Amino acid sequence: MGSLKDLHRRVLMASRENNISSVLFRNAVRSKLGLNITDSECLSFLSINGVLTPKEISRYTGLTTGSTTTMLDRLEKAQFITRKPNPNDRRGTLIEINSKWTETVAPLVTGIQKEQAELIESYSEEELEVIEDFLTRFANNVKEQITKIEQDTI
Amino acid sequence: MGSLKDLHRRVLMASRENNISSVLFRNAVRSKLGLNITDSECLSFLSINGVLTPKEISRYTGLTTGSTTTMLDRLEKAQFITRKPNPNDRRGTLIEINSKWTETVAPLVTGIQKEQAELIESYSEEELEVIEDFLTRFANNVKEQITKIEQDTI
DNA sequence: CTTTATAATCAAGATACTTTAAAATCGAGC
DNA sequence: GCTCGATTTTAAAGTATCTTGATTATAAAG
Repeated sequence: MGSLKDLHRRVLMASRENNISSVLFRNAVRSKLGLNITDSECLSFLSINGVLTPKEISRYTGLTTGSTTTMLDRLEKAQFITRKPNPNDRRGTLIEINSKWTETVAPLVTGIQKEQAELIESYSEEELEVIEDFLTRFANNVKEQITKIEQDTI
Repeated sequence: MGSLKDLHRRVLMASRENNISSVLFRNAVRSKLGLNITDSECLSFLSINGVLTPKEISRYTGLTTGSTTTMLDRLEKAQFITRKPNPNDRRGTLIEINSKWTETVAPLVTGIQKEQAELIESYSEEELEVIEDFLTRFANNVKEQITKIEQDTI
């Protein structure tokens, strides 16, 4: 019951629950706004990163580059994003998120932003260092595994 | 730079990076297996929960109940899932994941499972309690906000 | 300079999704 | 125990989105 193995299991479960709840949250927002799944996934990815290349977006959304172009056409037409030339690569484009998106989701996300800020403030500096260390390492492990999967000809 | 505010920001960023990397990981797996996005999202959700109702699946995937039925038809035909009658509600169905799925993804996920186990083992019991507490509260906050968004007539 | 690889786009065809409506069952109130 | 509104699942038709494959432009490598 209260064994160390059990604690290990609970940490893993809690991490998975976090991922699940983040998916459910994005769907709840999406549903309210009446957007389709991939469009809203793209926008929430952009809202975290600000600027991305179409290539990075297609990797995140899981779309082919062709579908990504079509999707970006839709989002550009709806004025949620702007295409800018990529100064580092004249083949490429940079996708910028517009303030229209921030304004659109604001009423749906201010609540959670406040809650998260309060939760974080309730921990000591030492605890937060541990938490940040864990989260960062966890994410880095996942990223390493991604490159392995993508490179390996499994 | 090393201020408390900055630490707060880093924790939040690390949490977001975790969500992003989990999406990228599922896409990398999906890509290797040649599955479509929603089918694989459904399967990975099921692989965590084991048994779910179609309603719960439609909520997670963001699909309408109609699309969910069609998707479950595909997955049943491919023998990844089994439909069973719901003993608690004779209107309903329960969706069970089959071992075929576990066997299919095994070569792609054993690596990360090992890495994650090792990472968790590298922390002390006290640290893990803090981490689990944070992850659980974080996920619960998100879930509360989801019900608010779904209920509110925003 | 030539070759090979990468980025983004476009068009045609295939696939998956939404909408709408119907059937089956459940739960509440009488 | 029955009736009625609500919930879950399914089905069919129409629409939207995705994939494939070809094209253009640029970058990187030999």
